[in-house]
Amino acid sequence: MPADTLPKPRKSPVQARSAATVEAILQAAAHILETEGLEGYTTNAIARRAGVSIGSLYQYFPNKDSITAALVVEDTEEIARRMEAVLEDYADRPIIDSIDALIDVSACHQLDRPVLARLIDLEAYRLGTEPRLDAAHKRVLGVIRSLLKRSGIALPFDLETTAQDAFALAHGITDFAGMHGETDRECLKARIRYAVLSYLGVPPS
Amino acid sequence: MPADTLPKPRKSPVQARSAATVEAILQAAAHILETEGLEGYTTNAIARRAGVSIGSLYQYFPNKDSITAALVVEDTEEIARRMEAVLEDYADRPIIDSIDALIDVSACHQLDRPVLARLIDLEAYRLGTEPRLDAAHKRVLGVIRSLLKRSGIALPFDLETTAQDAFALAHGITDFAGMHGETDRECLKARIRYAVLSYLGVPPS
DNA sequence: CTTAAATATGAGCGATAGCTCGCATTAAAA
DNA sequence: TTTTAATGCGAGCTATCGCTCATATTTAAG
Repeated sequence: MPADTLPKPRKSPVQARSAATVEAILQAAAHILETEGLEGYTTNAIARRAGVSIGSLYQYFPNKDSITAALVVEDTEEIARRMEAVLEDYADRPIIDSIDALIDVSACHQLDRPVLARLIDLEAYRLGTEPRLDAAHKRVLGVIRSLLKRSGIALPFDLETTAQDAFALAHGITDFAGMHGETDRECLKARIRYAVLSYLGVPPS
Repeated sequence: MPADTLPKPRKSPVQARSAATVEAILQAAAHILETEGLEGYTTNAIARRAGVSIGSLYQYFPNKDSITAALVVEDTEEIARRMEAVLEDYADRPIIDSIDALIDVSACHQLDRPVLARLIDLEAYRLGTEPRLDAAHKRVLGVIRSLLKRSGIALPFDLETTAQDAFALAHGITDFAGMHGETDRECLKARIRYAVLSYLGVPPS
């Protein structure tokens, strides 16, 4: 009865060069996933792209899924980090500025690499519940909840639901646009802004 | 220089039993995709589940992608059909009723089989431009455009953009909810309704 | 009934995936 | 310098994938 959780890495990098190897592998994995899709996303392809032997790859990742998991966690934690930074940096500025900044973080991340973002979302689901990933997701929604609470806006539903739906609707608009090749970020951000503010009952200025 | 398009089926079913075989294969494919994900989605698994030999499968589908393509097209065309039916059946009733009915069609479809719906979306993108699929997608957005035009509502952006974003934001909310195991359809539809009506500047009643 | 077309079968082929393992190389420790 | 640990390597194993093809069975046509 093997554990259902992801195995731990064989080794943790202790020297500088192995840390670089791990980083190269993750970057290569993202690149392959983005350009070749799930079909071309093979461990051999990742190792080749990273300029590393397949043996080295398996010294730091016990299996293929663990590479994907690392990718997903890194990505999500970066978003969480950036959103939390907005929450802090904009603490004493008008709420509307914070909302704009959050939209900027979210939309830019997703528009930068739309295909990758979508596949990462999918893999995150497939890999199931992983503590670090769950935590990062909670942080993202937590930022939105904090902002909504602080704003004093009269919410259409309970805090949790409103935060979720506001995030999801923005995500939906961005995803559709990104997957259809839209590149005009300012235009898109204006549309998301309009949708979010309408949803929150704040007259878009 | 082989064609970049999907190959045509080897044979078209002419007798009743072969039509049943094709149907069984498509149903099995949907079931495998839904329950096993892309990893378990193999032609042998599909054939086994369909109660059909692997040889029979390849008599009607030239390759694996053609099965997926058929699945995607069937699914999308069904949505388009249902939405067009709403447009027609509700022609002389208040706009708000049509909107509700469209939300019902879209949300129910996606909530019925959330995982399948998501994977079908993904595969639709991977399979690229396919005439029948593009047409079906255009029909879906066309329904929304017609409705918006007929409604006389003052739109926040141009017709095309507004239709797209309204669809995408509803889709985003449903997707998030569906992937997180929400099952209360009425609650969800109310939330989508609120988001869409807010977006359109119609005071939600 | 005979014949031909349509349909069904599944062992197995070639390709490739994930991954191992014995060994070479490099860097740090003694 | 010598020793030991860390890192890197890649041929190749096993499993499984998509798919073919020679053959058997069922149905419709004559």
